[in-house]
Amino acid sequence: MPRATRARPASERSVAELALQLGRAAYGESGGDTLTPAQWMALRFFARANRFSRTVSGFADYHATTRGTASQTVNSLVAKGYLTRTRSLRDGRSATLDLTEKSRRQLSEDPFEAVVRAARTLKPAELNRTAGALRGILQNLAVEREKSAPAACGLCGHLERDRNQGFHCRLLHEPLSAREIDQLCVHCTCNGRG
Amino acid sequence: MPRATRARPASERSVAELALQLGRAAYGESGGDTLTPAQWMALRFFARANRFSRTVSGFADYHATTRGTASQTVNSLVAKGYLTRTRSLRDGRSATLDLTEKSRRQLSEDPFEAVVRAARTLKPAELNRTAGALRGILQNLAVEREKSAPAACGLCGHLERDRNQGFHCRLLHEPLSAREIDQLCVHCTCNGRG
DNA sequence: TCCAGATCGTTTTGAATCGAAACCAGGTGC
DNA sequence: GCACCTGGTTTCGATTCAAAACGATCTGGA
Repeated sequence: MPRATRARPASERSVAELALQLGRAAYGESGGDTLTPAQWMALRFFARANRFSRTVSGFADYHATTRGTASQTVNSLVAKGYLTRTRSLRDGRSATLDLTEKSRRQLSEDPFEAVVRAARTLKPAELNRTAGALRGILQNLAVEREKSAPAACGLCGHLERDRNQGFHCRLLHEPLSAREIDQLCVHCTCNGRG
Repeated sequence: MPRATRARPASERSVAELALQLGRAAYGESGGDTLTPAQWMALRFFARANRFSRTVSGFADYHATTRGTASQTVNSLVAKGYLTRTRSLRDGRSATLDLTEKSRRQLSEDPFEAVVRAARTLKPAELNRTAGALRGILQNLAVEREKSAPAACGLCGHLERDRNQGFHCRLLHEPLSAREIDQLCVHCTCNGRG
C-alpha cells in the first residue's frame, strides 16, 4: 500500500461518512421483499422496547417520523398478523403493540442481521470502544437537535434499586424486572446519565 | 448508575444498532427543505468522487439505487443549477457531472455536517479506531453481498508510484495527482487491498 | 363541575420518490 | 456487418410519506 499509512488521522468526517454508509446499508435492504424498510424498523422497535414504550407514538419517535405515518406502518403490520393491538386500561386513547410468533420468526431473517454478522470480526474490546464512540456521537447529535437518543432504563437516572433485589422506575412508579432494564424506553430521556 | 457497568461486553448488535441510528440521523434530515436526502447524497458524492467516477452510473452504485432513479436525481440537480453536465470525448454515451459554485456554497450547510460536528468530541486516536472498525464492518458486508464498498485510490491495489514523484493508476493508465488519490473511485473495487 | 388545552391515535389527501421495464445511442468483439 | 454489451433516459405505476383535519381521552385550573 503506497501511502495509506501517511500519518494523517482519520477525520471526524470519515467516521461520519462511514456511519452514513453503514446505516444506509443496514436500512435499505428489504431482504426478500417480505417487508419494507419501515416495517422492519417497526418490528425491530417493538422487539426492543419495554411495555411503556410499545405504542404508535413510541415508534414514531424512534423512527423520527410523524404519528400519522407511524400509524399506517403499524396498521399494515397488524393486518398482516405481525403485531397485536391491546387497548390500554389506564389510558383509553392508548394501545400497546406486541410481537406475534410470526414476527419473531420473521425477525430471525432480518436483513439487519447481516450487519451484525459483519461486526463479528471485531474483538470484544474493539466493539466496546466503537459502541462507546458511536453512542457519544449520537448523544451530541441529540443535544444539538434538542431531542433525545433512544436509551434503555439501565442507563437512565430514573432507575432505582429496590431494597429487595429488584429495580424500580422513579418516574412511572413501576417495578422493573431484570430483563426489562435492557429494553428501550421512551421515557429514558436523560441523555445516558440522570 | 446502578448497573451499566456490569461486565457484559457491548455486543455486535449494539454497534450495528448504533450505526443504523446514526446513519438514519445523517441521511434523513433535509435541513431547511432546500434539497431532498437523495439530492444531498448526490452532491456529497460528486464532491468526493474523482473524474473517472463522476457519472450517473457512479452515483447509482454509490447510492445503491438504479441508474434510472439516479438519472432523475441528477437531472433535478442540473435543472436547479447545482451540477453541470459535460459529454465525454472518449465515450459518446457518457457524461461527467461537476459541482457548480452554487452547490459548493450549498454543501457548506449540509445537514450532514451536524454529524461531523457531533464527532468532534472524540479524540484523534478514538476517531482512528472507530473509523477502522466501521471500515472493517463495511468491508465484510461488501464481501457477503458480493459488491464492493466505496474506496479511494489511495487504498487500491491499482495505484502505482511513478518514478518521478507522482502516482499512476495501472488499471486506467492515467496519472493521478496527489489530491486525486484521496477521492472516491468506482474502479477501486479491490476491497481495500490489492 | 365544567372548560380549555394538551395528548394519543386515525384518516384523508396530495406530493414526492423510487424501481421496473422499455428504449435509444454508442461502444466492443466476433 | 452483426450480435451483444453498456451508459443513460424516459415512462409508468406502486409505494411511501408528511401535513392537516379530525375524534376521543386525559389533565389541570377556575
